[in-house]
Amino acid sequence: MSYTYDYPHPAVTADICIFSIRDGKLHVLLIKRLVDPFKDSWAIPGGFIKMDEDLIDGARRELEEETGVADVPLEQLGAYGTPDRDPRERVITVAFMALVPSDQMVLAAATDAADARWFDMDDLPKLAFDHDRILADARERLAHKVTNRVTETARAAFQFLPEKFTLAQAQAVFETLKGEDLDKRNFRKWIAANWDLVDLKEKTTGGRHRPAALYSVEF
Amino acid sequence: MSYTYDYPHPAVTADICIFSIRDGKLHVLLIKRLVDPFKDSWAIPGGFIKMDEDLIDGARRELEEETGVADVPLEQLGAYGTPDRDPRERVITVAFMALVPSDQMVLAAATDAADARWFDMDDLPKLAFDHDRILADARERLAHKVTNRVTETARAAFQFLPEKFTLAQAQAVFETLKGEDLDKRNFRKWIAANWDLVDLKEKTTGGRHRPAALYSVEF
DNA sequence: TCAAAAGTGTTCGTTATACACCCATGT
DNA sequence: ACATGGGTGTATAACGAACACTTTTGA
Repeated sequence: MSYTYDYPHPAVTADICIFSIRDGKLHVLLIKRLVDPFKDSWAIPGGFIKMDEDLIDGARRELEEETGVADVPLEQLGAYGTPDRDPRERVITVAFMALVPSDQMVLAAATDAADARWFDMDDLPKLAFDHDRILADARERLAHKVTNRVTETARAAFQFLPEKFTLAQAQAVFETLKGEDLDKRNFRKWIAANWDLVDLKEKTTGGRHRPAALYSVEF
Repeated sequence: MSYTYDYPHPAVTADICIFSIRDGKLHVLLIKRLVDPFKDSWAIPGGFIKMDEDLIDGARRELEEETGVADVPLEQLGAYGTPDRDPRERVITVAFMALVPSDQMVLAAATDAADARWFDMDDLPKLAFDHDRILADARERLAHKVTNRVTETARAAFQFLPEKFTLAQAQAVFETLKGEDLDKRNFRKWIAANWDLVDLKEKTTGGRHRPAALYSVEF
């Protein structure tokens, strides 16, 4: 089967930057490419948009096919279309991003990719195509969104915390997402002012030091 | 000549929202479509990306071909790709926007469009495709960009002012761009704090009322 | 003298940022 | 006792928003 047009058409892909916190550090989900070009290179997951699906649906589908990750709230980052960004043919990609918890997430043994793994953002491999640029843009956007307003993205930050958490744990999560250290007192004022924290009147136990108060959050 | 692929490809277009102020009101540049679908409908200018040009270059080219408008600093708005947004075939569009002065601008008698005209944003015709949505998104973004930071877009606002202008004139421009009235004193504080105004020590003459001080701006 | 636009300061609330010491616990 | 992380308050600066009266000119 082949498809013929009167004018040349570019291919259109969706690429997805999936961020998570693992081991206290910001990670991104990458796949190992199964085919050329950049076969065996690492890349952000993505693939060709089908003709009857919306961009965001294509992104979701590709993400699930390549990594097993489903049900994530994607946000569009923008379109990238430098003419030679793909050596095969003209490929324009629409980039999306999301922030998801990764702990109980099962990375599919990759039907459409040779491998799928979480990478520390501070220890990235060389990436295929212009995915380093896309990822850098996504990283920047993430840092802005996490604290600047109480958005979906910011809410996702709490998914990295257990049901009952200490304020120090919460601060560590936000520091990781923003990529910078925060002042303890200012952070506590901020989180109390912007989120509905419930003081559980419980303390941590088993720590080596002073027990910390436990909180939960309501949205 | 025809082009054949192993799997279906969407077409990719660039569409451009060009804003200007005319007669004190926010206008947008629209073209009358020459061909079906939506032949004779008004639409935001745009067209198919060529295979060897970057998205933004394609946007610039289409804009010039359809309206004669050149040399505008475009900013990407995002990609729109609902499957049935174009009845012919699958078309994904990347939207751009810009704010430009329109007074001495010559609208080409449209090589690629039946007509090109400025429309008052408060008196728009029915638009082709999903251009009403794209335009609404662009309008919203414009309002935010104009005052929130001292960006390229904000700087463009001064192009709607003569070399020597009064603060009332400047306020009118920013009110038009934001789409809301501003407080006179607050506006004067803001413009003085954020822009390098030069007090020309001149006054308007010939007005029916109290003369106003004239300023120029330096960037 | 009147109509019309020009011009001018202060207050308040919110937000971001900087900064230092005592407390409770386990070892 | 000490090491370690938990916990707390104040001061300042910047910003945005609200708000009313006097001045200057032409008609």
